[in-house]
Amino acid sequence: MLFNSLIIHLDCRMSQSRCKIRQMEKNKSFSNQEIAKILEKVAAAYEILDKDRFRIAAYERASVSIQHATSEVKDIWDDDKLDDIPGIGKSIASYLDELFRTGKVRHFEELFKKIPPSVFIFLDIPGVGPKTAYTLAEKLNIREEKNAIARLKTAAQKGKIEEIENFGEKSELDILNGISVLEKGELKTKRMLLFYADALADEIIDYLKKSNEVIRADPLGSLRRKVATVGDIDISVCTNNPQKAIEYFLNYKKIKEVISRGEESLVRVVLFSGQQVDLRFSTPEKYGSMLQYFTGSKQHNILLREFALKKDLSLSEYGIKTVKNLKTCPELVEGLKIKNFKDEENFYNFLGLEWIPPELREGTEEIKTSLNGKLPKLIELKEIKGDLHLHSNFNLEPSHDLGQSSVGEMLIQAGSLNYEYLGFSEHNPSVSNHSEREIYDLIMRKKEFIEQEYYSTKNKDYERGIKLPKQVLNSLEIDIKPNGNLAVDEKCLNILDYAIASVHSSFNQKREKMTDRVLKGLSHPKIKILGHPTGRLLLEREGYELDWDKIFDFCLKNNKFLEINSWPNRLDLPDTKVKEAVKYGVKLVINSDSHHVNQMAYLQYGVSVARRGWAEKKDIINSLSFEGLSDILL
DNA sequence: GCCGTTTTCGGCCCGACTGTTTTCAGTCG
Ligand SMILES: Nc1nc2c(ncn2[C@H]2C[C@H](O)[C@@H](COP(=O)(O)OP(=O)(O)OP(=O)(O)O)O2)c(=O)[nH]1
Ligand SMILES: [Mg+2]
Ligand SMILES: [Mg+2]
Ligand SMILES: [Zn+2]
Repeated sequence: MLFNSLIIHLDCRMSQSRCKIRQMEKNKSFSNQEIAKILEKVAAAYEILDKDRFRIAAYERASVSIQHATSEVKDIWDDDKLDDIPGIGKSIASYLDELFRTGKVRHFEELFKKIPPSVFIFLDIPGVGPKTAYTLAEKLNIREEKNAIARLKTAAQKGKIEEIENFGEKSELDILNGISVLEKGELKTKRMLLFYADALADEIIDYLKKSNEVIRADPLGSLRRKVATVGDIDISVCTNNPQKAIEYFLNYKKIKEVISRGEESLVRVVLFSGQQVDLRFSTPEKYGSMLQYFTGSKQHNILLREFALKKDLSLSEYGIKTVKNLKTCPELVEGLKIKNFKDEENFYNFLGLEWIPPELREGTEEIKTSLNGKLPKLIELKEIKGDLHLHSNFNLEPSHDLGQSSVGEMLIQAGSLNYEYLGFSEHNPSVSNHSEREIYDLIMRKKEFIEQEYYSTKNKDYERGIKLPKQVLNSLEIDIKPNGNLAVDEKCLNILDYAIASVHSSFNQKREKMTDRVLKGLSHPKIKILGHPTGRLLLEREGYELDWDKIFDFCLKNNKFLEINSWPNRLDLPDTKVKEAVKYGVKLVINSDSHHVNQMAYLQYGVSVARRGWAEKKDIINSLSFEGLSDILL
């Protein structure tokens, strides 16, 4: 039920904003995704040419690193800080410099001349890597990009592929299947919202737990790290009888196709709904190392394994062993070939590290920080004392969407969440349809309505036993107009306890203009919070550009707070920006932006974003008691 | 090609599975 209400809501939001996408794509020379793609192509080309595997890995790492970069690489280049990006050194930095200055990299162009363009198209087919792609292009003489996939498909249908050396009937079929997956857009690269993936994983885990063979089953990979979007569903299964557990899982009715199946370790399937599911099986005595491995991230694992190697230890999902029979670790040399770990904490401790929360395992500086015993004590959901961004169904006649639940319903829900305070911040009345006087009246009526509702809800007999929040705040989410003006006037602002300002239009303004607009919008003393600060919609559109140094600086000096909006397709401020804000000392507020009581619990996703941004209790203002909060908010 | 509170040279994670192979390369996680 939770699920449906959100999906319906997402749908209606998406249709509203779809027309904006095209406008947003313009005016950038090279996006991070485009640069990442180029580096990926370089890695593939080197692989085909049998170059040094470490150089290939370096390009792959650089590519991933840019995909995850906190800012536009172009801006980082402008600031002369390319070297700060992990995995980017002197050499790649100079190539990127050339790219931004001239629009191309001669060295790469030369390299690509050696590879038929069709190869890079074939790489999109699952199961087809650089070597296979190159062989196909050469042997079938399909070199052009144009119609490459269609021509490959025809060749396969004619049985031309199995004639190639080292190919056969099965690999030909695999390629045809791969093409069909590609055509249907069911690729792993097509990611899903964390919220959606959670629900999917829960269903599978419920099914698994019904088996007597299954002791535990856990969502891992990006799901456990709480990444905003998730590529596939990774689940580990703890069992004493892997064979039986595998058999049991294969009876799950939503499986469309088994891609890979091992004896007792792994099953990989595709569901009818198109998502890939990876299961790893492990026994209780070594389940800890499986949790560690399968949680990732890949880069975290690599760095952790390199860290261990310096101590002559080798890590895997099976445990820890010595590289040589060295005396560095007596425990391992004495008869034991590999040391088992029931839980993860001991696995990290054995390496001399504090246990690292999954949200931090992105291969940045978490290992070093853990080694120094300096890991942050991350904010937790139970520390959240209130929600400051809710849309009730009180009709303020806005031009954006109305909430679906009443003030009373939301108050009761807030009580059951143990909140101390709640802030109602509906969209402002539409400017085009109302006079200033009408806008004022509407806002005034809402203020009175909230107060009445609060007391009447409190007094209702059937609500006895439910503890309502102690404080209800009257707020608004106010549009920042393209010129930076607010959509309500001074008089209205003065009725409010505090207000949120958000950008809901003209997303394609240039960085400087947008920054000025936002700062102007924030400048009124009643405006305390910048709502969904980047305006991104996950899987749909990038956010607008802002000069973050200016924004952070302004917030710090003027007592303004950046929202972490928990709405599942926003998660905005994004985790990487949260990390920067925290470092800067800017305080944040985690809000649900609920339009329905069922959505109030989604605030947990905002908490996950905060945690991924290394935020502690002190960084989050709605972890304060009301007294503390009122000092800075009211 | 990247990287460095014991290194600016000499290291670089480790394993499952598949198909086509008589012993393993390629792809993926
Ligand atoms: N050691 C090691 N572990 C890996 C590697 N690739 C993947 N893993 C581990 C860590 C990953 O988090 C986990 C699951 O792999 P996935 O490809 O599903 O990645 P992840 O779930 O992190 O991201 P995703 O949202 O699926 O794209 O497996 C690798 O190359 N080496
Ligand atoms: Mg995954
Ligand atoms: Mg996976
Ligand atoms: Zn909004």
